[in-house]
Amino acid sequence: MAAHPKTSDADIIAAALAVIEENGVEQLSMLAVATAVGVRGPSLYKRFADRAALLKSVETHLFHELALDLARAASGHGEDDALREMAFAYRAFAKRHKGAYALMFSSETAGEDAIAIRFEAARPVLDVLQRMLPDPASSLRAARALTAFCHGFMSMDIAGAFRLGGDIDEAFQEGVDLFLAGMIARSAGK
Amino acid sequence: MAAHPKTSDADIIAAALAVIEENGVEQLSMLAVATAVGVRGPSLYKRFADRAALLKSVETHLFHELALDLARAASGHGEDDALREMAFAYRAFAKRHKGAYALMFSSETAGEDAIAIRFEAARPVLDVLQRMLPDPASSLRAARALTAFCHGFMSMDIAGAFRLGGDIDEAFQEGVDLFLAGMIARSAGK
DNA sequence: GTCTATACTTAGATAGAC
DNA sequence: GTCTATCTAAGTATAGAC
Repeated sequence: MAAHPKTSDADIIAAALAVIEENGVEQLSMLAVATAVGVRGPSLYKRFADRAALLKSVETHLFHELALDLARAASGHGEDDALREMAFAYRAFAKRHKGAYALMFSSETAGEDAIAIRFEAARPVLDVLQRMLPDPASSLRAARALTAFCHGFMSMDIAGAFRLGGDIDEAFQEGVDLFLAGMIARSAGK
Repeated sequence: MAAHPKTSDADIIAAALAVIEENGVEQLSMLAVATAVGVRGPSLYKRFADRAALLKSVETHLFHELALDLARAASGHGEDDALREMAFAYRAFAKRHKGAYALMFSSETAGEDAIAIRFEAARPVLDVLQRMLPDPASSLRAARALTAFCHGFMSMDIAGAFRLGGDIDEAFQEGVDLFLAGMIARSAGK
């Protein structure tokens, strides 16, 4: 950042996120972001190599935010409650990012750091489950089940796939409770 | 279909599906579909009003196939096993349509018939759960939980989000079992 | 129903001045 | 670092002949 910085990487990422949130990922053009941030199109290429690089930065930003939300939600709670709180925090996060949420699971970005960033977000959940289930393999399986439910539910919720009436918040809560009840029942049975 | 039909609606839908399966939805162009089906680009517009109409037809086709798969998987099994079989059939369906699967939850299509087609696919699951849980509200919640898990798991699987090792098939099975164990535990506890 | 030809739009990306 | 100007490519969709 040498000469006359009219904007910053963080501003651009925030603007890109706002554009995605409003119009969806496929509507994200470099021009739209530039305009939103108060700069001409070509200027963005001094900071981000191309559209893909910008998208990747947005995705990383989102995973960091999620990791923070989850860690915060878990802290200060017992194991069961920590899982519940993280699930609700996840739901809140997805609702806050209706437009951009799909980007996080679109596999548009690969590479080593994509793995690391996902692991950072998954860590708080794994930590709690590893305290509940001593076997690392079974805690990993449980984490995958809970994560899959939360992601799937919010993905469907955002897509408007729940159209048969009923209370959606209650359905989410019930799903989390079913998962927890199943965990308790199965670890007792063994 | 009057003059010299070189192709058919069904052929075009199949070709479009193949293109999506190979390159993703965003890479689906009318030209690519036309070429794949052995026809020039503009000819498609005699059969499908525009790209959106074609995409919608592909989506409808997929939901029909899924509905059939699920109904077939459930038939001839007891309630628990029917749920298990449907979950595995769902997994197989998603694996068979790695590229196009995301389209079904992209909310690109709205409207009355989109609701109906989703309901048709959800019906076999709801049927079984309504036999297990007499209260319609709780069977709807249970269906949403199971569906969310299956969808979320496969969405993550296809996106390559499971990168911490371990057996993915076992993880899926474990998720279904957790769900069933939770259902039994909770209905016994009441 | 299919064709050729083409108009139109949009967006990614670069060159070179300041 | 930002600008103006511009190139390039791709893709949607239509017009009109056969």
